Order: sequence, then C-alpha cells, then structure tokens
Amino acid sequence: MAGDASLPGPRPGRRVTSADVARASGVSRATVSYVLNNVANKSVSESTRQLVLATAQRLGHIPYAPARSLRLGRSDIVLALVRDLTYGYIHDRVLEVLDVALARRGFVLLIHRYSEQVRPLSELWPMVAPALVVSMGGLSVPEMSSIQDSRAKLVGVQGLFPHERAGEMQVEYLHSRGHRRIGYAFPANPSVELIAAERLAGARRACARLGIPEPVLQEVDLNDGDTVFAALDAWAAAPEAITGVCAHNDDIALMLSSGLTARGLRAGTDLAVIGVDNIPLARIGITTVEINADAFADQIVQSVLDTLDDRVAEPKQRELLRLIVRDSA
Amino acid sequence: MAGDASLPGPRPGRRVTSADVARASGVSRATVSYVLNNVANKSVSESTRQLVLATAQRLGHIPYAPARSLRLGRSDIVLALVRDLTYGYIHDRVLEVLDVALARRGFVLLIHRYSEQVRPLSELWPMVAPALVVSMGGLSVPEMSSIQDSRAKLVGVQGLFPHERAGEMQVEYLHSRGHRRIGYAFPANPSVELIAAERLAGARRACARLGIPEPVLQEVDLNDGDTVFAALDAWAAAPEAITGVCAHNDDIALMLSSGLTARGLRAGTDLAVIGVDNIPLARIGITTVEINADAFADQIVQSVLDTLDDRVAEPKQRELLRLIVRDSA
DNA sequence: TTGTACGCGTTATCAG
DNA sequence: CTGATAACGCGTACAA
Repeated sequence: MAGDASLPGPRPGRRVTSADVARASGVSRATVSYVLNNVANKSVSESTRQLVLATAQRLGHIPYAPARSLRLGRSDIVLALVRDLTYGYIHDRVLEVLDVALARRGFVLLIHRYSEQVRPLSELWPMVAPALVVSMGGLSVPEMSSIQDSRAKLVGVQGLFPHERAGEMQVEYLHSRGHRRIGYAFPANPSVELIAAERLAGARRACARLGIPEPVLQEVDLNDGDTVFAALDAWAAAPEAITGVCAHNDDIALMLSSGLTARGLRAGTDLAVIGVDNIPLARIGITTVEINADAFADQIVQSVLDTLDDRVAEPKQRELLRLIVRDSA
Repeated sequence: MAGDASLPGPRPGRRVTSADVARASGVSRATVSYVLNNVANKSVSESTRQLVLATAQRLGHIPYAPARSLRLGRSDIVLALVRDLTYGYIHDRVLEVLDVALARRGFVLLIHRYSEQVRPLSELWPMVAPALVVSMGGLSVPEMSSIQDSRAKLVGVQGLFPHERAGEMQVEYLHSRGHRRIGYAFPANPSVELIAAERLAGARRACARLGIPEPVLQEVDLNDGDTVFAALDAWAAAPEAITGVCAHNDDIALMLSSGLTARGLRAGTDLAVIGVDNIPLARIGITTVEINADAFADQIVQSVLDTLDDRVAEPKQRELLRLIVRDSA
C-alpha cells in the first residue's frame, strides 16, 4: 500500500495531462504526442501505440486546448460576429453550412452575439484567439482595425449579398402588376440598419427608373404592433393611396398581412405586400424575393476557406435571388 | 544602421508579446504583467505604469488568450450548446441577457451550433476549452459524460422550464371557451423533440383531468406548407370535428392561421388556435401562452453564476407563463 | 521591481 | 526503426 501511494498516480483535482498518460504508459511525453496526433514519418510500434491509446482512454485524457494553441501559434476557432440571433432562417442556414465546411478542415465555428456596449471588440481577443473572424453585419472602422491588431483574419459578409437588387425586384414586380404608388416598410431594429438601407436604395432606384414616385417610407417595429397599424393608416391616407408595399423582409410582410387581417382586409386584394427571404412561415401566401440560402452560404464558405488558405478570393457571383409569387401581391 | 539592426526590434510577422513590450519599455516582463492586469498589492510607480501602457498601445500588444488560459488553468469562455438557431426570440433574449451578465464577471459567451453528426462533443474540447457549458437543449448520457471528462462545468437549461405547464394552460384555456375536441400541432423538427414532448404531455394531462378526449395529434413541418393543410383536413375530418388546436409554439400557430386564411377561413372563428411564446410576429391576433423571457433568462443566469462560483443552486422558481388572449382563440 | 519557475503539448535533435 | 531529451510558445505570480 505504501508502494501505491508513492507511485506518481493520478493527481487529485487536476487535469489529466499527456505527461500523466506518458508516466502511466511508461513512455515519454513525445511518444504520447506522436501517437495521439497520428504523426506521419514517426514510426511507433503497434504495441506501444495501443498501450498509449488505451491508457489515454482509461485516464480520460483530453489534450488541453490552450496548451495546443500556445505551442501551435494558432487556434482552431473561427468566430462569427453577429449582432442579433433573430435574423433567423437565412443566418442559421449559413452558419450551419459554414460549420460543416469548417469541420472538414479541422476548425470549429463559434458564434458571438456582439454588442459594443456590452464589451468592446478589443476585450474579446484576450479571451478568445480566433484564427479568423466572420463578420455577419457591418463593422465600423475602429472595429475593423481592432481585428487587424488581433492578428485574426477577417471575412466580411456585407458586400457578398445583392441587397439593392432585392429592393429593385420588389418594386419591379409591384410595377408589373400595375402598382404605381408604392410604400416601403422599413425595420425599426437598428441592428439591420445597414442592410435595410441598401434594400431601400434599390427600391428607390427602381422607382426612378420606372418613372414612378419614390416609395413612401414607414417604420415598422417587429416588437410593436401599433407601428403596423400606423403604417397602414399612413399609406391609406397618402394623397394618392398606396396600393403596393415592399417590406424589408418576410417577417415584416407577415406582420403587415396580420394587420390587414385584423382589420378585416386581406393582403393581395386590399393591399399588395411583398417580402424578402422566403422564410418557412412566409410559404403560405406571402409573395417574396427568395434568398437562395445555400448558394449564399456557399459563397461565404468559399470566401472563408480562401482567406484561411491565404488565397485571393475569386468572386464567383451566383444568382441568389428569385421572385416567388403567392397570394399577398 | 548596423546599430538599429542589432536592437531587439519588433520581430517581423510575429505576435507582439508582453516580452516585446518589456524590452521596448526597458522593464521586466513581470512589471508589464502587473501593469496590464492592474494587480493590487503591487506598487508600480506611476511613471513606469504610464510608460508600459503607452508602449503596449504603441506596439499594439494584445495578451495572447491561449497563454493566459494555460497559465491560469482556466479560460474565460462559456460555451452555449444549441441545436438550432431558429428557436428564435426567446433564445436570443436569453443569450443576450446571459452574455451581459457574464461580461460583468469577465467571461464571454460563445454559441456553438452543435450536431453530433458534424463533430462529436469529444472533439470540441481540444479546440475550445470552456470554463462552463450551457446546454440549451437536451443531452444524451454519453454527451454529458464527455463534458465531465473535459472538466468543464455544466449547466442544463432543460428542467428549468415548465413546458408541461404551458401545454396544460393551452388546454385549460380552450376548455374554458367551450372546446371539447382538441387538436395538437406537433413540430416535425427533431431538434425540438424533447421540449415538444413535454408540452404535449402537459396538454394530455389537462385533457384527462378535464374529462375530455386526448388531443388529436398532427405533425406540422415549418418548412412544408402542405403539412399545415393536411393537419387542418385531418382535424376537420375527425369523427367529432376538432374546434380548438394547441400549437407547439407561435410559429406553428401562425402557420395554421395562415393556412386558414388561405382557405378563406379565419383563426378564432372557424378554428381556435393557441400558441406558446408570444413572439413579436404573434402579437397581432394570436392567442398564446407567453413565456416571460427575461424571468427565464434570469433563472439561467442565476444557475450559471452559481455553478461558476461552485455554489449550490437555490431553485428560485418564478412564474414564467402567462395567458394572452387575442383573436385567434 | 526583477528573476524565474510553471502550466501543457509539440517537435527538432539525438541515442540506441 | 523506436524511442527519449529538451527547447519552445507566452503570460502569471511567487520569492527575493
């Protein structure tokens, strides 16, 4: 029994290190590392290999990420910066596809709900040391330079997506259906402001090109039903009544549709409403500009992998948008 | 020029370490560490303090997370395991509140979209070394033991939430409005199966207690509008027609409502529909069992902080559910 | 204020 | 071919 106690057994309350595995296996730490990492060019006899594997398993050894990263000079973390998780459907799909692609390359995708008020980016790097940062929204100049300082690579999603075109397509469709006075439902949520501005700009451009008046802007807050009714009233009270509305996205289009229903009216017959996204909930009755989530995701994945490999990204634009006509417009 | 070259200047292409700052400041690495960490009980003269701070700033030094974690034996990462980001509103709110609370404690919340098929949990620990894991869905037994092996603390969200009660409240409300034949719209998405089963169980229990037949189950797939119409048909064709339906959540309730509208019917008059969540989109017209997201978030935060401090959690149950009556039921 | 040992995994170099 | 020794990455904190 005294013999047992003097043996360098498992240290209580401490992490199981590769050194523990080495001791218990009667081999060196180097050998353990070679075995655990399947290092090529290093021949280890099958017997020791099995012994090390079994011992590691038995002791429950898990290589400690910080030590690995310190030695390797890089972490396997890709950090996605997101302002808001409720972007919903498209975002979720993109992040899923991205994580699968990264997994094949030995990286892991972690998502951070980023807000400058909670914690400046500069405080993020001493806590996480990502190999690459994917920014899912816009970034300010100081934010971008902070990422540069952190030595993480950076991929921005903004710019990859033709938001203006989406706004244009909405107006073009409404125009083709005879609508000449168009409303625009702009989101109140500040976290989508940049995107929203682009879509609106596209709608405005299309109106100008088609020779119809600028869209009549109304702000709609997803968290406040009153704003929906206020918008409907404003459009109805316009000098020349609005007959068709572009909604920033399907969520807002759905709210407008619900608002109409609540008033005994109906989207499509009393007021044309068109959204953007083609979210599942919209698939009953909402006319929309569909975003091809998979194609969009592929572009981002391509961009991320290129950046990880220090390749220059070849911008292979694919068609991401498609009109889907349903009852609401 | 030769003199310049022999100076230990900034090493090209390499990280700026605290040693670089120490050299450039003409002080020891220890001093740099003390200054940068504002260590109490360590008197550093104001002049060197300012010098070090300025030098660090000038060189763009950022403490390297892996080295910190290795030395301290802990990382500042709290990892939230999520099956699916489209849980939406409630989840987003919870994760926001949690991150704010963790920020105050010097931790950062990172979210991982977890799927066993993409990457087993055991491969996650060598990449991330979280101080604590928050599981936002259910975990299997091997998954839980994998977390144990990783030496991360674990907080499960399941169990904190009275899902059965939500199902009960739905049935109780429909019953109070005179409905005796009740349908149940069950989500097809497997990632919410555990939660959904609990809500359904509650609905069943309430039916039994009230002496009405079991709810007639129909599966509804958010991504497939046909399932909505199939469900509506099935309920209408039941031996005794269904007059009220409990939806697993507001998204499904909204789909049912849209389906009714598409058929020229209306939720509330032709078929009563009640959801769960009170998501923003539901706030026009959908009767629902509201989840108090902030109170729910507070519970989780409390649980997380208790676990981080190795305190035993005191289960301070608050009322999380509230009936909200609108047009749809 | 400083010197230095430490945390842990990786890998170049060396010995049998 | 099989394996061991030792240096390294970087920040922290104890002893001096």
